[in-house]
Amino acid sequence: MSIENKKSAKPDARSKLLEAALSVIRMKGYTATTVDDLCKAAGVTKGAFFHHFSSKENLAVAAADFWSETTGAFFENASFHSPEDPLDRVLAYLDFRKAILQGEMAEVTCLVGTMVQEVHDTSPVIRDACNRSITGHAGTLVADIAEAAELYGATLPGGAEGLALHTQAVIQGAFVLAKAGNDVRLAANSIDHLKRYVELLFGRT
Amino acid sequence: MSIENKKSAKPDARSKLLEAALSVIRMKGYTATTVDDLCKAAGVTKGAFFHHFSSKENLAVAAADFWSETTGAFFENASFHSPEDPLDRVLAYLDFRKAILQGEMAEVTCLVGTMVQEVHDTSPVIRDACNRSITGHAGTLVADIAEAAELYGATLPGGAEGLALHTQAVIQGAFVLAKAGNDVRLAANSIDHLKRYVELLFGRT
DNA sequence: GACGACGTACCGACCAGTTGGTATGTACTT
DNA sequence: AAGTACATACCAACTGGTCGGTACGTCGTC
Repeated sequence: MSIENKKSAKPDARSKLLEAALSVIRMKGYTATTVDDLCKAAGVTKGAFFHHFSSKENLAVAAADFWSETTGAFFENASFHSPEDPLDRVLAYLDFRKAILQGEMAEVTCLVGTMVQEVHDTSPVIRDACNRSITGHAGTLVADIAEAAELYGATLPGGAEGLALHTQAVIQGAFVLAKAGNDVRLAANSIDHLKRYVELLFGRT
Repeated sequence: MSIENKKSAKPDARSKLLEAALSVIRMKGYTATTVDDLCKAAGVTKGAFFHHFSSKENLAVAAADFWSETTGAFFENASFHSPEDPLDRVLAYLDFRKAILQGEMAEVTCLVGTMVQEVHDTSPVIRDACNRSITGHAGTLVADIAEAAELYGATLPGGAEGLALHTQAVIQGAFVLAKAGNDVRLAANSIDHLKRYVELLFGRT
């Protein structure tokens, strides 16, 4: 305690619940995850849960936002931003997405992609939170794609945004097939094809 | 009734429940769909439900198999098989997938893709049923893709199977983004990119 | 009259959310 | 410096309703 900063760095009930939500919901899905499940995983009581979140739905929205933050920081600090050539950065991003396809399914797949399929017409607030997360992450790719398009003189059908969203669709779809086949590595197939597509689009051999 | 054939053509409780499962589960997801929901949608009682299906999980497996049958027949009778050129058939398939992106979200999206994300590590039997459905549908594309690869002298990274599975991954991912953005037409973006990829792979302008 | 195809009524377990409380800090008053 | 008032963070026990599944009765057909 002694010298404690104003925010964060303290594993309080709220952040423990959010961490728990990421792993438990990714494993069991949103609906199948009970509030008690989350409390047990976080090591807190139900009272603490409803002190910090007004409802289970409210926690899901917070979890999606938390997911955006943590993954945002993760990708921001990753190494694929270093190449000078913007196209190389895009391809390095895809290599990175492929490289992190290791470990348990729940550690690899996407929280918001899983949730939004379940709740897309039962909970608009969760759906919107998931949409913000996906489009937000896609947005981090737009600048590099647009720069590469200009540099290589490539005309993109749906613009840089369209291609950025497509990369996310492919990755989400890769997770669906990986889950169906119960093997994380199955997702690599589609990322390989996506990389090939980008190379062909921009005229790389 | 009078002259009734041995199978089908009679809207009995079992098939009404399967039909109901397709629409209700696609809307609400598997876990959020209750047995009572299905009974109400099918217009039957709970007794009828458990007469035909030993459990909710058992119904989900049957629904996934039923989904394979109905979609299998739907695509088999579709018009995209007519072109002589196998590549044209593949591209016509993609055009067809794009053309049917109309109407309500639940009428457009994929039952097994939705279910498998939810239950992939809570119900192996449902997961396997979903996997059979997806890989089975992908299998119907392999022959055309392989034929096109030979005809156009294209070498496919992961073989014809790999590309066939990739098409399904893209379509599944397109549904995820469409649900997130709450607009069926958002799925068209990725199908456009996928078609472009296939054209580039096989050397079409 | 036996059997398959349902319907009705019900059960125990579980689930989201509530209630009422305790412990600790903090700001304001005197 | 001490006391008062209030807010925050959390806990344990409980509640009303829901869920998957069961028990058993009934109807129609062979």
